[in-house]
Amino acid sequence: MAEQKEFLYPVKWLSKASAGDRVTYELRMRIISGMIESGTVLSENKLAADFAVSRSPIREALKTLASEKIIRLERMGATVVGLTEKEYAEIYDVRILIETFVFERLASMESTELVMELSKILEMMKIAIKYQDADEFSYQDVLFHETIIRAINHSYILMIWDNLKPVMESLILLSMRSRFKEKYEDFTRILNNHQLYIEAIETKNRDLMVRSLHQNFDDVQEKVEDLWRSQMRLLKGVEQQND
Amino acid sequence: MAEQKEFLYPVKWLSKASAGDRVTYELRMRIISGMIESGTVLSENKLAADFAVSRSPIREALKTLASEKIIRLERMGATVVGLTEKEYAEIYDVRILIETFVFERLASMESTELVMELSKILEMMKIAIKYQDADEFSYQDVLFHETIIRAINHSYILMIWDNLKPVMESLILLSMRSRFKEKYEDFTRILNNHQLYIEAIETKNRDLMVRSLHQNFDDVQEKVEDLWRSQMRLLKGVEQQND
DNA sequence: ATTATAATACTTGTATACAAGTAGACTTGA
DNA sequence: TCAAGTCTACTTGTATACAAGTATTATAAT
Repeated sequence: MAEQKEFLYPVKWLSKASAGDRVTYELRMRIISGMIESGTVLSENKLAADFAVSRSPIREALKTLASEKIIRLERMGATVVGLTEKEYAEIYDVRILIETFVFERLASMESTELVMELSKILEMMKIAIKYQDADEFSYQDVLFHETIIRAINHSYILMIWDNLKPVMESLILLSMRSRFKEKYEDFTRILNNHQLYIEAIETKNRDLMVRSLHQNFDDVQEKVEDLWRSQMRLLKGVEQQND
Repeated sequence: MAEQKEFLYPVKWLSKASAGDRVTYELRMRIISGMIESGTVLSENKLAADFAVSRSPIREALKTLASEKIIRLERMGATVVGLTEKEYAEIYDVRILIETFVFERLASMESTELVMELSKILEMMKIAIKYQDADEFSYQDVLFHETIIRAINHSYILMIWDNLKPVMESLILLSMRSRFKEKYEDFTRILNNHQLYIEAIETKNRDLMVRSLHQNFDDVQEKVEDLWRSQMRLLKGVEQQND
């Protein structure tokens, strides 16, 4: 019934992915972008038909998305929860929470190697900007934060990140794409924030850490507002996926 | 091959559960109790045979346990990670992290209803002790903390809890069972800690909150050491599940 | 004996089939 | 008109089949 549009999630990132993963990533993007409206009830069979796969990969995807709290698995159908401003704020809370924790740990650790790696990623981000590659920029941005989190080698903090990451990634992707078109000047500021981040880790200056952390997150907050606007735009222009 | 032993997870808690859930809960208990050794490679087919179900519920279970970080899904077989002292400490970290956050939120909220509910649970815990029902006591203990966390109505903090809870529950179950046999006097102290917890929430006294929080967690820490000892005991006495 | 090749016994991911259960529409009887 | 029942079209969870891929072992050639 619903005609298959081009994918929202970068297809080249899914080259080696299973059908289950492909559905997971794409479905998540469609939900977070607002292309699939909040409140929609998803049917396994219908999704299987839409994505031209069997129910097995669909079920896998739904379970994953439910654990990320963007859908709710009910006795009959999966209801799309989506992200309202409340959820944006909550994601922000959790990011602050875990990155603060990570920073505390980093303060008492050798971090030369990490700083090196982060600098490399920052260079990559600059190149991505130069070539106006929003997706690549997003990838490096997410990688930047993941690299910091992984550095403390804490499997249960990583567990939290693993659950938050996909949603974050989708948000950042959508936000960066629209910013590349409309607010290109933002990127100098984003780069500065990340540079500050690195310096904070390098000097183990806790004050700078906290400051750069919040500065970065305030920026994220802005991203989120952007996204919200572009979602609204999308919602008006895009034909519904479900009926 | 491996003969099916009695279940470690309370069977009556699984009365309405699917085969997939049953496998998930039981497998988790066997891993956390040390009955399935760390490093063991689990085979979907073998597990399916052992639990007398098909691969579908087994895959579901393995995915869940992987997201909880107690197994690692690799290209060939799932490797049991289990919980070393490092992981115990990490779980402790995350509990402190989220419960501190929750407490901060609670301080600026109406909490009469919550206090009521917690008091009820505490009464239940007392009854469970009176009738020496370790499983029931564990259930109420977990419920106590979950009730506090749910009170702030924060879906991404709840997401963290959802991921941590099953492991916590297993740990508490195992710990309480051994304590009922060996360290019965502990329970007065546990009850006192919980009472303090409630008072902290009731009076919105942040100092008391922090104190009772840590006191409670220090107790958990002790539980964990207990568990460690009983695991070691188990490991010696119990025939391996895999070969 | 050692290396290359082939056979085997696994593995994962996906499709498909089916049983059991549930919601909503459609009678039917009062 | 409404209550009770029945039918139909869904739903979920599980079993099973199969293709494609990957380790491991066996076999053959040097």
